[in-house]
Amino acid sequence: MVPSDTVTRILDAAEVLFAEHGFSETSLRRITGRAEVNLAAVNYHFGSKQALIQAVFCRYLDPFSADLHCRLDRLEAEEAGSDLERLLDTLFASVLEMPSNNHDLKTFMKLLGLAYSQAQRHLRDELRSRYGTIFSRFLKLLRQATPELADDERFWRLHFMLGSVIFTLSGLNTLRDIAEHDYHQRITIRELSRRLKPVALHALRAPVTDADCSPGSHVISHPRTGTHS
Amino acid sequence: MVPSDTVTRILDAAEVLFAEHGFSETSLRRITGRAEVNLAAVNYHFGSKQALIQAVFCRYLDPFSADLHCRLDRLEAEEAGSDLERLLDTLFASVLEMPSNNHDLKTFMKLLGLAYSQAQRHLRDELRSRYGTIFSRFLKLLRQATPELADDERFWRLHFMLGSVIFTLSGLNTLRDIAEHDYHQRITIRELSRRLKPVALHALRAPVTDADCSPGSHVISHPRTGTHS
Amino acid sequence: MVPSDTVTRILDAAEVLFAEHGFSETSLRRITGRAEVNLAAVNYHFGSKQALIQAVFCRYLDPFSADLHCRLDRLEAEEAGSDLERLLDTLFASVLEMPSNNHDLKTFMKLLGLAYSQAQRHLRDELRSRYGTIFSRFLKLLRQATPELADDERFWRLHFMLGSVIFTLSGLNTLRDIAEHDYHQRITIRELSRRLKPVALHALRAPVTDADCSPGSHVISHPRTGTHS
Amino acid sequence: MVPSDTVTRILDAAEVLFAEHGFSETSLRRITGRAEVNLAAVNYHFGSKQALIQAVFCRYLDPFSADLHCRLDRLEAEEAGSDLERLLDTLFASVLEMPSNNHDLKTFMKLLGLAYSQAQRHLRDELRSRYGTIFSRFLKLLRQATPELADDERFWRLHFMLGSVIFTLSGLNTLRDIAEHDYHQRITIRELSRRLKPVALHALRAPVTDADCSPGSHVISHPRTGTHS
DNA sequence: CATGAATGAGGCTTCATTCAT
DNA sequence: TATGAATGAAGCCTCATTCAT
Repeated sequence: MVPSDTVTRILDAAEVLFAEHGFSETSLRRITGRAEVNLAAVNYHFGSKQALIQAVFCRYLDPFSADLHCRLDRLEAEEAGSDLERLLDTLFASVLEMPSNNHDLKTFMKLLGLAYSQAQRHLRDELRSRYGTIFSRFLKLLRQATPELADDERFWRLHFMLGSVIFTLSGLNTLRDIAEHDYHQRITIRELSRRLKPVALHALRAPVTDADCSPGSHVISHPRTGTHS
Repeated sequence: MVPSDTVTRILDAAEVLFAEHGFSETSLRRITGRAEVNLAAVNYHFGSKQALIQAVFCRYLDPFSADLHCRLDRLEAEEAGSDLERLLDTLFASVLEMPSNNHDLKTFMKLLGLAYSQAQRHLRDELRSRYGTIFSRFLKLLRQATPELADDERFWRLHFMLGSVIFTLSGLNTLRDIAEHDYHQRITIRELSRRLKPVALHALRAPVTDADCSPGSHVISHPRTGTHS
Repeated sequence: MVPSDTVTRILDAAEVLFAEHGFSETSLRRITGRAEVNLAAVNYHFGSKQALIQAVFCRYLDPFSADLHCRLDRLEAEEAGSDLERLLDTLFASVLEMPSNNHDLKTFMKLLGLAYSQAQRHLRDELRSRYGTIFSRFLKLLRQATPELADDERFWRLHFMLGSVIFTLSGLNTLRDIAEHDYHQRITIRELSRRLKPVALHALRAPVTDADCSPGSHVISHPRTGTHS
Repeated sequence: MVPSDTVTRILDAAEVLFAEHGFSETSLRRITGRAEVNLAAVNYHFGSKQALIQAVFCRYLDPFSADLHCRLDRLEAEEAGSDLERLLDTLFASVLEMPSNNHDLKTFMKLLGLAYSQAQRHLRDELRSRYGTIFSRFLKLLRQATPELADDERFWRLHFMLGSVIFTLSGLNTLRDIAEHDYHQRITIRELSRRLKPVALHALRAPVTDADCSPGSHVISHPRTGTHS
């Protein structure tokens, strides 16, 4: 049951190389070379390259999914599931404090970005079927926390937010370089999540514009913000 | 000066196939096959696959860049450059009403998503050097429109927003399918932009949290958190 | 350690085809076709075409180098190292009686000619670094055998001689045809080496002209020359 | 009749590039690029790449052939045709003092080396048929100058000598680098020909060994040398 | 007379995968 | 269980050449 050393070495190498160069751009040769295992080992242990890709994700997401379930259990036990801010905090905490801390969060976020943008339908399908449960659970709590939003509006806003996270974190290296160059400031993922939280919070709470949004409708204020400051 | 028929056919085919399958996953053979031109034509007209990729982007972004410049000129002529909502409206309008409407916006957004997530450093470098001017101009106006934000904070928020746009639009097909299935509602890009606007507006205007906000922090008050620490 | 059958077949085919058509003019397709192995086998076993070229040379020169070392050992044991004629005899014998007599000397000489004339810098560098030792050893003995020559003079004469050998042997087919046609005489390599020896011997021992010897110079006396000066 | 500028430019570029990289390794694209003429110009003016190669040789060898004929005329007029040293001097002078001195001798010697070693049968055939006359004439004079040699022996010795010249000059850059590194001496072609002459002279005059030349037959001296020292 | 466009053939290399050992 | 050898497919690119203009 314990994954052999070979399997682990392959997964470690693949994780880094996939994140760095993309799936198609990373050959099995390179992976096995870095892992210092036989070229045929990937097909032997995983069956195919696609299966390896999925295994890389599962190794990360399985514990994450379990961890997030735990935290949501606790949140519900405290009957705080409908507090939007606590819900977001819980999510952020689970992402940031993943137990498998020998793995790089940035690396995995890059992989997640690739999974969405690259033509890896097989991967998205797998992820959806395997982690649909936890996603649905989170979405349900989010609905309780934002009862003022129509379901479809919430759906889109959640994905806006998801886009912010994945895009920013998956391109972190590039963006960090720019930021460092322009603002002389090296940012960590923790700091980034600190910056992201209020943005996500207010984005989700923004009032809905019921009609078109042609210029002139800029009377929108954001009442709830006042309570925080 | 006028691009030959062959050149146009190649660009058209490449645009669609790249968006659909990614850059590495799309072979020149397939592109030239779809374009019904000779395999060597790509190398003849563009020099390499990388140059073709860049050309696909430039064909779209050059007119866009020009159009946005025009609109920003008008905006400044009206002395409305520092109105955040008008500024966003201008950007949205430029994106949505691109003259070359024979090109699919969704397709291009997918390409943009790929450009950021895939390992195409050459492409990002090219885009940055070629469209840095218009980006800087927009950023300068955005600074006037959001004077309360520190430069670095604005930088990151802009990219949060960018992530929302690119992620949502580049995965539009998938997301639209889900939304249609769950909420029985077929969304258009126009509607999506209507939904996005208030979110972007409030995201940019969200108050800055001055200290760290890791779980347990006190800035944002949520009483029960105390029990965790 | 033992070269697989596939490796040997590739080397055999490459040796002949390279000698016959040159390096650039011989495609891997043709080599693998003649060797009746898979096209990818060359890259699998050798890594690249260049590496294959070098391997062809090494397969021949490694045993040759070892053999010549042996013979020079024996020569020095007999304290005959400084006898020019014995030294040349030793070299000739080593070249002519190479153990791997399943390989064609003529073929290899052609390859050697190509190595020098074609633009294969990588090959020359490799040969120099790999066989510099045996070359230096021979040169050292040659210095003892021709103490009357300045080092640089000896260097050039050695290469004159080398040119004679390589040029003649590498073009042997053509020249032999002409000779056969004109002088009705089919020559073997052994006979050729018999003809070459006195020429090499006297070329090396030729007196040095101390000044320039542009037309009309007087250093080398041959009666009729006097009528010119 | 006067070759157009385009033709000259192509020949100039081809001459240098062929010498530097070989025939197969030099593409028409590169030639026309360097010559700054249209890619199709080569096929337009010369018909094919092979024809261009031949044209490069003819542009050099035609005047050389004419010049050598002249010099041999004068030599015969002086009834000095059978003087070996004067014959060699004449040849050397013709080679060294070619009228078309805007062309590099070294460059051309490299080309000649390539012509012999590379698989350019078409070229060798062309050269033989076009310059066979002057070669025969020289050979006839050489026979008069070395009456003691059997025809076949002379034939081979002439080619030994030719090998020395072509090999040394065609690989001049490489050899010069070595010589410069080892003996701190930068040699010119003129100096090289000074070194070559006595070697050629004595090589041609070396006594014939009538039988085998196994070790032990080293009683051979070279009587004429004695008269020099 | 000269050229830009286009082409079919073929170049070397790399890929993921399979299989006998 | 694990691997070295081998393979068919396909990758991108460059070639010399042709042809309509």
